[in-house]
Amino acid sequence: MTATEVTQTEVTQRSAEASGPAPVPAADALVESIRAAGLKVTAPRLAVLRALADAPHSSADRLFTVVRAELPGTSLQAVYGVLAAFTDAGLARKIEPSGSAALFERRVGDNHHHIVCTRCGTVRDVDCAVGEAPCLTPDDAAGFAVRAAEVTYWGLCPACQVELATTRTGPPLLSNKGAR
Amino acid sequence: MTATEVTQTEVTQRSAEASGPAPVPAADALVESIRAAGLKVTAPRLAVLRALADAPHSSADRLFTVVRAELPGTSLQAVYGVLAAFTDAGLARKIEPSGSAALFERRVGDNHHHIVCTRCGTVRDVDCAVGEAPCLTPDDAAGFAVRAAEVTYWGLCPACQVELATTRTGPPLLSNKGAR
DNA sequence: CCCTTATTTTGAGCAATTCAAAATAACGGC
DNA sequence: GCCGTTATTTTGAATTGCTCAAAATAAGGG
Repeated sequence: MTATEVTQTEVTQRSAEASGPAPVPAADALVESIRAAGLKVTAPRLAVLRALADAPHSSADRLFTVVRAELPGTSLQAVYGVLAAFTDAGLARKIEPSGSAALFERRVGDNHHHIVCTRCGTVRDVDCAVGEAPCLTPDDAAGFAVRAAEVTYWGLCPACQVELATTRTGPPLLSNKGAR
Repeated sequence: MTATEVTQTEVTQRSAEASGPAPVPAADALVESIRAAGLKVTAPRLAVLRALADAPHSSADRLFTVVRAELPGTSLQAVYGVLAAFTDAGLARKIEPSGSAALFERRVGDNHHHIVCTRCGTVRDVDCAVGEAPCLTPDDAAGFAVRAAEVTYWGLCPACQVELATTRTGPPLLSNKGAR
């Protein structure tokens, strides 16, 4: 077997043989972050983390598809398990926009928000609008001890704006977001 | 049959016989609001609307339970249907806090937000923190045309703060909301 | 009072996620 | 470098929350 292959049992050794141009970008860094989180380094975890690095805001199902291409034996439940371990360990964050499956991202530890395209479902990060944590402090919290605030913006992504302006091709793909 | 009974077929007549102390508070007002929304007035709709008036932030299932007590023949699907009609007609609003079933409320037409207790799940209304629509305007929307913003606060309700301070009775009932 | 059309009932069906037991692999120590 | 302990993954199934569709029924205008 060549140096570019990674089997289930030797995945943890890769960091020891780092030499020449890395076949997989930053593999060691990914391994390290998993280990740093106090988790065992496994092939499925590495694959999920890499997929998440490539495509933030992915659903469990999407990650499953990507991971499968590289690691055919992986089960969907494994992906769910990995994601649960990651979110527990603070390696990943789970977001749950209304009306769609949960999405995951590696960007953790800062308080950023998301904007979701009501037509195609695309998600982008949005830094907290008003400085530090503005929307985090409601005037009247009714006696609640506020721990976190979550903001979701809904709108049209640039691409969908163009498409809608151009073609008269029916209504939004995602509806039910007509909030004012 | 007495004047306090409401059958499926004569529910629409009640507004005509309003006299003396109303057995059901504001029944006529509820009927009127349904009709004003362009919907036919039916017993299930009236019951759901009343239940929603009594207990805002109720799930479909909870409403179903309440409605059933008064209208035993009602099906869960009917409740879903009523709620869909209400939200479409602008009579009700649907909110979907991460990790729980959708909740409904009658308060529509203003942009208010919600605070959810991470321990017991209680929901309270929160007026928009910064005046008109502050959190609604992200600095950088990445080219998106923002149509709406949704804010959810997470924290501990007064009761749960007390309980946690008093008894050392284990961890939160709802977890996974450890966002910072 | 009847007719048309909206609503509800009845009965399935589905997607996303979770649960549980058995098999397997990671990794610290010997 | 091999072993045992413990975490992880596989395998298989169940659950929750919600939607779909056809047939039965009721609201409200004429």
